[in-house]
Amino acid sequence: MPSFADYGKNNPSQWITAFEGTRYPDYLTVARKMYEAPLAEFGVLLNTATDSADLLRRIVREPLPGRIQLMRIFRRYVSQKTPVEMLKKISKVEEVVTNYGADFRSLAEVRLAYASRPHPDEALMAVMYEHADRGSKGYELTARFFKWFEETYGARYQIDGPVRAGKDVMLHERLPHFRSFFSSNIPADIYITRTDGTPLVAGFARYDSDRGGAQEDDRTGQNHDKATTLQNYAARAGIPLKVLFLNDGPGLTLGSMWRDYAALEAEGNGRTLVCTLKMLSERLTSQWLES
DNA sequence: AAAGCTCACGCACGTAGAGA
DNA sequence: TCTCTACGTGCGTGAGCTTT
Repeated sequence: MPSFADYGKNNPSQWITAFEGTRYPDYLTVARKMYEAPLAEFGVLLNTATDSADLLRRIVREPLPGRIQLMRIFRRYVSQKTPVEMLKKISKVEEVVTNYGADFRSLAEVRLAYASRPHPDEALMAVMYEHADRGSKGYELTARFFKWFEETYGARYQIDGPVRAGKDVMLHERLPHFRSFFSSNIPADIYITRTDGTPLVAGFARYDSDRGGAQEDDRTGQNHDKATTLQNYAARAGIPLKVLFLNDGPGLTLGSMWRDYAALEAEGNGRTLVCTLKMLSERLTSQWLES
């Protein structure tokens, strides 16, 4: 079977699946649907509030999910330095006012700023939309993997893990006697067993849109550690467990990523597999699963 | 039961510096 | 000058636990 390194020798981008979002300016239509109402609501609250701390208190009383968007607007108009996580905590409102209130822009200024904008404010909606699909590409990757696996091997093997959002599979809770060898906790995205429960594959999924090298450098070491630990475990416990790295996205072709993953796979001596979605049918074979 | 809240996930984007 | 490594900040969503 060709190695992951071999796939990289000739136009690696043909093995990549690129998940595209909506492009500019098309997404302005979508953004408008999402943010027009909260932006107008912000204007209403702006008129009724007595000062900018009061504005925040009023926002906090709004129901979800609109409240989150109002807070995002508040953050941009009034207080850039208040972390979103703090704004989300309703019980911490007074704390936020105490800690950050001195730097809130005054209500008069915010009103002027708000009034100076066209309504609806497409610029702000576009800025807000930039973050709307955070994380979704990673979820898309695992979702497609699970679908493929169920269709291909669903009758013969058991697969577990969060299909999109959700908790990872904690390997130390699943792998027999893992704790007697290692103290580390290893969360996995994919866990495949025979129907009798014999562990076959621990898998880790990751999608890289961009900045392959820059984002990956810290993880290369972590991936290496996970693979080594799991291979050691499998050998000691006498279990046919293997390691899968499901990686995809254009970022994979940037920098040293491909080489790093090729090296990771090579170190596994056949017991570590690095795959993109497009490689699955020829690489994630039943022969490998049972090896 | 509903609302509040925390946590896991991991993408987007910026600068600095070394080396080719 | 360009590429790559290294480091860092910003951010929203959904699951599911906790509190009311």
